[in-house]
Amino acid sequence: MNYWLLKSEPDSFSFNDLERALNKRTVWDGVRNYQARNIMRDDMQVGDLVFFYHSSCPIPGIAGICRVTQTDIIDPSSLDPSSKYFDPKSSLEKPRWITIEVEAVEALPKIIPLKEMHQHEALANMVLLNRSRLSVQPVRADEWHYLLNNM
DNA sequence: GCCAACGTTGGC
DNA sequence: GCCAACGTTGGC
Repeated sequence: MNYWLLKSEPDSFSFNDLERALNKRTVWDGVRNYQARNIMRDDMQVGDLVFFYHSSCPIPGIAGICRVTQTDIIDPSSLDPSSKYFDPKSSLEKPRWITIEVEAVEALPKIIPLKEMHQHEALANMVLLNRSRLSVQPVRADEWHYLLNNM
């Protein structure tokens, strides 16, 4: 089993929104970055655990934990002409944007702020702290457990 | 609102 | 295939 981190702007979709969604699940649509897509398409598996990260907000940080419940989903927004994520180069026959579904597992007792993560040497190699713009990214097992047990 | 980092586009 | 121009992300 592997660990990941997904970013979302809480103004558009927060961890709390996921907990209130039908079955506490959502299709992770709207990602339009090839590296992020490749991770979802090629590397993420049902059962993998995922940190839900809040970006572009007053306290950027990890808000909760979710789980991958489905893979190999054609991003519905890419085929929807009325969506701002519509991609005319994508089609049902040759889909370009493949994504996953996640379900909320639990909120963290307290958000782990990015600011605090910067202060821990054990997290210094996290993708989040080094490749700040990637919105779907791997988390190492030692980093995952450190975050849950030491912060 | 600024701006650094970095991904994408398109002319050549 | 290079690279300048441009657009987006996201912390501050």
